[in-house]
Amino acid sequence: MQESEITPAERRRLRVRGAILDAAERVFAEEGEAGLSIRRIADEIDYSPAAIYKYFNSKDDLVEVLKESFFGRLLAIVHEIADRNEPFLNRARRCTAGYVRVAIEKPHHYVAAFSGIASEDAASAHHDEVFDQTNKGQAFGVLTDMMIEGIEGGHFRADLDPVDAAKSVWASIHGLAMMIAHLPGFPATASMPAGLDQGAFIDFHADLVVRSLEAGAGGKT
Amino acid sequence: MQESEITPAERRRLRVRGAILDAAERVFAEEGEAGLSIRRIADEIDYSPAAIYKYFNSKDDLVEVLKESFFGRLLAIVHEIADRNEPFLNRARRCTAGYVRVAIEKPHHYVAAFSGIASEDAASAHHDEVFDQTNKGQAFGVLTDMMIEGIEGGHFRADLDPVDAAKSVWASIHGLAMMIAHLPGFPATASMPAGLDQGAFIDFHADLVVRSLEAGAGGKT
DNA sequence: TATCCAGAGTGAACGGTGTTCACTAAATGA
DNA sequence: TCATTTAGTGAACACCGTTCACTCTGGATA
Repeated sequence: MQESEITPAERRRLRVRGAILDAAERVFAEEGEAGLSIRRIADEIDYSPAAIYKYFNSKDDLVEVLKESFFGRLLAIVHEIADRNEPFLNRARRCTAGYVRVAIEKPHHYVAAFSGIASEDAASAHHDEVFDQTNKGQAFGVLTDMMIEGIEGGHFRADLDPVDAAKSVWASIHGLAMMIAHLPGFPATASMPAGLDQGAFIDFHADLVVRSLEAGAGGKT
Repeated sequence: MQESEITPAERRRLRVRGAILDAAERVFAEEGEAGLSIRRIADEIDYSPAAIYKYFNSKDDLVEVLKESFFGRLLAIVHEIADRNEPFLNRARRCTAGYVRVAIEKPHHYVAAFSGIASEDAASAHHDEVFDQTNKGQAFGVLTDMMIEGIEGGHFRADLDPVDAAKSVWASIHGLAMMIAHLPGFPATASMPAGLDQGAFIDFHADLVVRSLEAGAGGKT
């Protein structure tokens, strides 16, 4: 075992693997999972389709890498916003709005990251504590921490359970992200009454979501 | 032209068409669009694959019928709840919760109904006023009417735009529905901290969504 | 009744997909 | 130098949606 841990062969292998992922990323971003085929990737990097199976066990595995790396970027940005030095409620609003903005930068990625019904249940054959390592788990952790901060700081209702609140907030912003991912112009669809433009609407939605947690609002009947 | 408007031939045709849709519906509900193939349907009803093209122009057309009829049921139920004789805020909460409950009865249908990026833009080549005829359009109309009622009745903030509010509410409940459709046990995923069970969580989320619109809540900064 | 025809239904094919497998050829380690 | 690994290949398999030339039959018409 020498000074350098990495052999030329490994370096070559990594380069090819990278080329595969680059090509896949490019196609996926533009045409989504439907437009991405093994043969198409093979064409783009001048390899045979079978070659790709020396680097990935299946197309699903390959796509999984794309999804995870996208979710990693999403997480990093939300995390960065969450740590900024700002009044709490501003931070909360910026976080939720930021999540949506980053999510819809790559609609195909975002949609795919949540696709595959019951895939989470399948993945959670290896249970519990791995979740904290996964990107979705970390994103959820950031959100929960923010809920706790809000409740302890008196900004949010004291009777809220932070975990349930975090899940609800996530659902709400996930909904807007999905809506825009599927209907690219939302909320300004040609076939729906006009209103705020997309940017303003994202802020409006974020404001409502945060507002729903604030102390002093109405409540059951 | 005789008493009965419908000939035996037409009746036969309708019966076969129905059999195709039944078989498709059965497979689709269990395995989703991925598990549904023309050949599979043909097998189930003992016809050749080519026969199906005498009844539908494409697989997409066929699936479109399944999606639209599901969305029709969803709309009918939400409409029914919206018209009940109950205090406004209760109705509002029941509507939002009901939407989610019906949506997740057939997760594959619900997910598919929103799938196909930019399909709405493509469909809106025939513009504007057709939207009111479409099921999604009507669902949105119900929601907007409810916003107007809430604002005029003094239950919701007076400065809300009903159309924007309706879109935001829709996004929030759509998000929960999608979340559950993709992660069937949500919010009780094995890999997320436990909390309310699914039924209670849906009500909790509905309450928060409605609460975000109510007069008296916090607000910017 | 004999004839014709629209149309239901078919089998085979086309071009596409993910994936596998026996194979070559080149690089690596002894 | 020889043996072993391993990157890469081409052909094939089993599926997919879709099309097309074809047969056959039910019902209307001459």
